[in-house]
Amino acid sequence: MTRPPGRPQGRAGHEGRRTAILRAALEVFAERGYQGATIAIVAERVGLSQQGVLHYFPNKQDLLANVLALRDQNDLDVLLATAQGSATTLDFLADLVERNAERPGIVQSFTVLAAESVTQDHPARDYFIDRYAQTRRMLTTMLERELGGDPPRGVSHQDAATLLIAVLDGLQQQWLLSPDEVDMPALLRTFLRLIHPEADANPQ
Amino acid sequence: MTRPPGRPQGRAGHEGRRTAILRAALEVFAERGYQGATIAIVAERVGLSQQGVLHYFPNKQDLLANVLALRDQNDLDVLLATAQGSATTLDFLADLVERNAERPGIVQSFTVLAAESVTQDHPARDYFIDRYAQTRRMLTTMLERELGGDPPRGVSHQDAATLLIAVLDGLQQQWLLSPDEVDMPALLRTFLRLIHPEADANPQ
DNA sequence: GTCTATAAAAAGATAGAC
DNA sequence: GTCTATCTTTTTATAGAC
Repeated sequence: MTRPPGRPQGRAGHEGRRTAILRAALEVFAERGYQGATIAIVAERVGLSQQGVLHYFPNKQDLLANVLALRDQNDLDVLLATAQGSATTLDFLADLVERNAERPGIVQSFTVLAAESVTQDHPARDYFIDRYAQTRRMLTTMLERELGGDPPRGVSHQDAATLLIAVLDGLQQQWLLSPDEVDMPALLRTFLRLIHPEADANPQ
Repeated sequence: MTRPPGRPQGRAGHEGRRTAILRAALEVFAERGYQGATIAIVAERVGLSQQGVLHYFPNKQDLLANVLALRDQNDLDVLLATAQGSATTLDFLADLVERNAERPGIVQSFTVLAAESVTQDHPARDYFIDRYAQTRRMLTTMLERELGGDPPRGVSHQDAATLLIAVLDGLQQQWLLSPDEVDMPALLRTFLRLIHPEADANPQ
């Protein structure tokens, strides 16, 4: 029962708790948005009182900020794992959406928080502005490297990147409301064929 | 001061007030979302007390329902007015986005409420499910009539419609956060060229 | 039709015991 | 580290005066 020197049990327990709280918070934000979420509901999910949660995160905004940071961390992991098995950038995107179609909670948290962030004084506004700008830059670079000098169908790489993100977001919105009517992965592949017909992303 | 029989002054005033309240409510929902909006803020905008508003709409949900109904009414007006001057369906869409780029408030109300509607028990959930389904059907029909039997670039008319709506929504999200970086009308035209290269929507 | 007063509930946050 | 108790504010909604 004595704590090993290099990694004190208290710390590990502390960090574990924090992560558990953040995971629960992401879930609750997905279900109810940031405004609709309450600290008490998050607390209940992890078996704590409201004040138990406030011990780890001083207030609701701080909780959201840390949820978004964790999301970035997870996204990076998923991105790298997915990129491993994908031959091309377009394949990678198709795989990513395939994966997302199995994680409605994650998708919903993103969709709801991103849209909410455009409202007045929303605490995640700057986060999403930066995140979209960064994603546009990253995808632009990936498309440039992949598709070489000539833009696909006369569409600049940057415009293709912006449109790609728009399609991803927009399909998620429709899919969340009508999962049976909107085949998100198939529709993304259709769009990918539009911007680059030759290198078809192989379905499954 | 006696009321004319056919159209009592009280009625007219009553309806005018209602409309003024609904317009203010749409504004507030755009700025803060449904959850973040309060009846008191809406009341302030129209120079009434909170209870003044509740005299016209019994509760917050009813207010939202009527805002959405008004939106449908306005949309129909704008749609018809825009369709007048547009030669083709794709032209019409380009014009519509051009118009929307001048009305950030309207766009924001739609984006925020639509995303919020995917959350648990949201009062506008069914409205948006129906609305998206209806819009998909309408656009599909328009594309079929317009582009004839052969689907554009091998993409079915229905898939093209779904993707079109996705692009519209997704571009709005990015444009609302970074209006200077995202040229929404130009990007929509680029997408329209992708699905139908021959009939280019003329810029401006 | 509009207001004041007020009830009733919800939610964020602090203080302090254990 | 976690809880109970409590404060404070906000917000929806009702009751009733004018």
